[in-house]
Amino acid sequence: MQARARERARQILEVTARLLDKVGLDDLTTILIAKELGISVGSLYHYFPNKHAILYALAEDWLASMTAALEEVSESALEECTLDEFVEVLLDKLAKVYQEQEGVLPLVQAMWGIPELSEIDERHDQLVITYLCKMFERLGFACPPNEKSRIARLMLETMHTVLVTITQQQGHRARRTREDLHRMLLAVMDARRADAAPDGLDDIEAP
Amino acid sequence: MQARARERARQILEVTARLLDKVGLDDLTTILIAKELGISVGSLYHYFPNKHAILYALAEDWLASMTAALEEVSESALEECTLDEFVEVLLDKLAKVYQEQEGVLPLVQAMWGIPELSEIDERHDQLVITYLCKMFERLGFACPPNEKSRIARLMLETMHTVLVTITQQQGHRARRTREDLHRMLLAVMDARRADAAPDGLDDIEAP
DNA sequence: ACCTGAACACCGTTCAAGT
DNA sequence: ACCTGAACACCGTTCAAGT
Repeated sequence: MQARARERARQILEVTARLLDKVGLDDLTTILIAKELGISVGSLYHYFPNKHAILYALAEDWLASMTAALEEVSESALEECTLDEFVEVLLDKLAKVYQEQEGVLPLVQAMWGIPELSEIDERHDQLVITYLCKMFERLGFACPPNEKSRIARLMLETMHTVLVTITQQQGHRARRTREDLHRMLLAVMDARRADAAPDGLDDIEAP
Repeated sequence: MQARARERARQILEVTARLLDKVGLDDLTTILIAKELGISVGSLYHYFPNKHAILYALAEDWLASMTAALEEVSESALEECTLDEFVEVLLDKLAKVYQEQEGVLPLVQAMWGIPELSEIDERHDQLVITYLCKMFERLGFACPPNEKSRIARLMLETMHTVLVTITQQQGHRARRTREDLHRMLLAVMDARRADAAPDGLDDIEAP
């Protein structure tokens, strides 16, 4: 049955996520995954064409939940929103996604290390950047499109790094780091609302 | 001769750095390194005990040049320095290190992915944090030690992420992203000089 | 249809034998 | 002292044979 097959695929992803968290990317072998599930290696390849495909599927899930969080943010009334409130909502939604993902660290590591995965990572980044740019517009940003996307990427990468850091901190420390992240993002965004930058086209410069 | 041996070791590191930049971490094999140098695999193991040791040595070089840059920063007259000037000098020195390192990206990836390397990475982070904390003091920061080191780590990680981004950007884009990084760091530091935070001990809370 | 596990290719590492 | 390359262990992947 198709239903059984999908159930097995789900089990494989679940076990892989757990093992990833437990043993790390380097020691995650197909044999280990199969053994943990009580099936043979060959059987594993019945559901996924190769090891990377399993990690690929995990990464897709993770990126999808990130997109969902952004979708939620963009549903709030940004037009009548201070930058401060915007950052608050944004960090709230994204922090939850990072907090809930099992083994974020090795997964992120896999996304950087394996070419197939960095490909979807890059595609996903583009998606997030597009989302953020649209929101910037609704927030009344006064800067050219390529500047908006540059800032979006900068914010994306900063949020990523610091949110990963936060998942490794506790209590007060975590809370303060989050406040600092808030400050950093605000500093970048504030600069772009103040300057109605008159330099829209000088990006054409370099190939 | 010892001199010959050291020369060979240097050659191996040089070739590995170039190959790392060219083919990436995944496709970097010991056979490839040996072939590129015109020696046999066995000979390679005469100079380094294993593949990780080669990457380890590369990482050490890179981290050493980072430390050297920080040493230079701490030689300037921080006591009579605005935060703005401090950030300017700091980013100037560090940006050069990132710009000059061949294959920063795969090297960083290796440092995250390989346990031995993440160990020196962590040791190095601690060193940088210590440096930064000392400088914070000279800059007149008013917050408890554990807060200083938390902020140092935050800054370290933010600088790392954004400086890597900058090495992949060009001209105006790179310059603007650097200005934004400047703003972000300033925002975090400013907050700590203003508040003479009265909450020094509440980190004891969680295990 | 789903599963098995021996077999193959490939890579890191070793070591007996060479100069 | 330094080098060689066949040999070994291990892991990802395949496939002929089973239920």
